[in-house]
Amino acid sequence: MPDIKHFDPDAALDTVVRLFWRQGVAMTGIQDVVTATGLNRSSLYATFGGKQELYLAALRRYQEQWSRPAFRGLADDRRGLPAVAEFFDALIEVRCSGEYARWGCMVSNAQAGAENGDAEVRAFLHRHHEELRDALCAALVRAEAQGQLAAGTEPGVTADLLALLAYGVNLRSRTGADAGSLRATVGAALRSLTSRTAE
Amino acid sequence: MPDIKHFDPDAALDTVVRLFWRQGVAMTGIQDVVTATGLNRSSLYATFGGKQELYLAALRRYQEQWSRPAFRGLADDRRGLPAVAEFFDALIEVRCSGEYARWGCMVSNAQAGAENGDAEVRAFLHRHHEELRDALCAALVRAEAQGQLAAGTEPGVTADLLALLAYGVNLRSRTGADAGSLRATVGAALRSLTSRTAE
DNA sequence: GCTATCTTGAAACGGTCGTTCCAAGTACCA
DNA sequence: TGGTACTTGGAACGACCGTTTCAAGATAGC
Repeated sequence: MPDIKHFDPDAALDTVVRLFWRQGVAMTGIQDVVTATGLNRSSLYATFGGKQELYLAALRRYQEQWSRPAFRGLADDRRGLPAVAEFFDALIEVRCSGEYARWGCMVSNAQAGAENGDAEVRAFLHRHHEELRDALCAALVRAEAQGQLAAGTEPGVTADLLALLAYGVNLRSRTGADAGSLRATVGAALRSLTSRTAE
Repeated sequence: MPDIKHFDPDAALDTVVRLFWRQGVAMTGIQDVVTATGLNRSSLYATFGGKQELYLAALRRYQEQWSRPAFRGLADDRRGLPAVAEFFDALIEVRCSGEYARWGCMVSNAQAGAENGDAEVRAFLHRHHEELRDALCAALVRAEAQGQLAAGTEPGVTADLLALLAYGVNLRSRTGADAGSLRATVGAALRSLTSRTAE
């Protein structure tokens, strides 16, 4: 017998993701959320709970919508190093041009912010890092099997290295690093992993 | 004929650096500053100006006290790659243990936060990045001259690469990455730059 | 169409934000 | 020692924070 929602929670959450992504959680007030989504405080709190829960929901949505597809594409690609190169190309493209240019990565931003004080946020960040690392590792294992890696290049530790590199790209892109420079840097990194005989 | 300050502005600024470094500017209120430094609002505003100016002063102080010495040590070291390795070792040490463990880097944190909206902050971040890059480049040029680098490894682009890596270390350390894992990752990166014949 | 149950709008909550103001205090110079 | 330029303590400012509350509105089953 109840009334039903007069709005689409998913669309609202997408709007919230953009807010937190661009401005960070500390600089985004509930009033900003109310204004951007068009719905009022009652509906907000009834649907998502308080600000911290809303932020966590936004983080998870960001992961589902942005990280996970990229990770899956990387892990499922059978080409080895070219898959890694394509992953970074797409990353730099999103970070430096289009609607989300200079927004950085919402997850990387969360790592630097004080929002990582929350235990649930920290757990999320830990899981997210592992997923990135695992996807990179899967691609690197394939690269190794195809003889694309220089001798002594272990997929595991190299995946960690490339993950750190991705974080660096995310950070620098938010400050306005240009795509060309980032591409050159990532290209040099991948080349340094390459087996010379395979070139 | 005036009265003189009843406190040490330098010591107060050091305390403020710690606050902004650990909690970020958005999560740190003026009340926190007042409590931590022990001085009152009047003295604060008379000495440093408003919050944004205080934050900028803290950023510059952090750079002078932490970044610059490390950069100078790196750029002045004549050993080449060992200097780079030592730079990263010291970085990881500070980031993962002691008083500042899990605080990350105040400058890297600023890159991710919304505080980079301010034009002066952005200019500061740009300069800081160039100083890091230049110091790394100087060490890499020496490494190249001594035949420590693999063929085709350009000091310039490699400096960019290692700078991104340092940002990654800063970010991950704030979330609680352990020193051993970071050291292994950085070690692998440096090994991938090494000329095989020099080993 | 009545009622039960949820949603919605809007006002209001206490608290904290960054900042300002002013009276009282204090050290230097004449 | 008096005057003066500055510092200091502390109250107060309006604005905004995240959150709660509640009456009015809306829907589905009876």
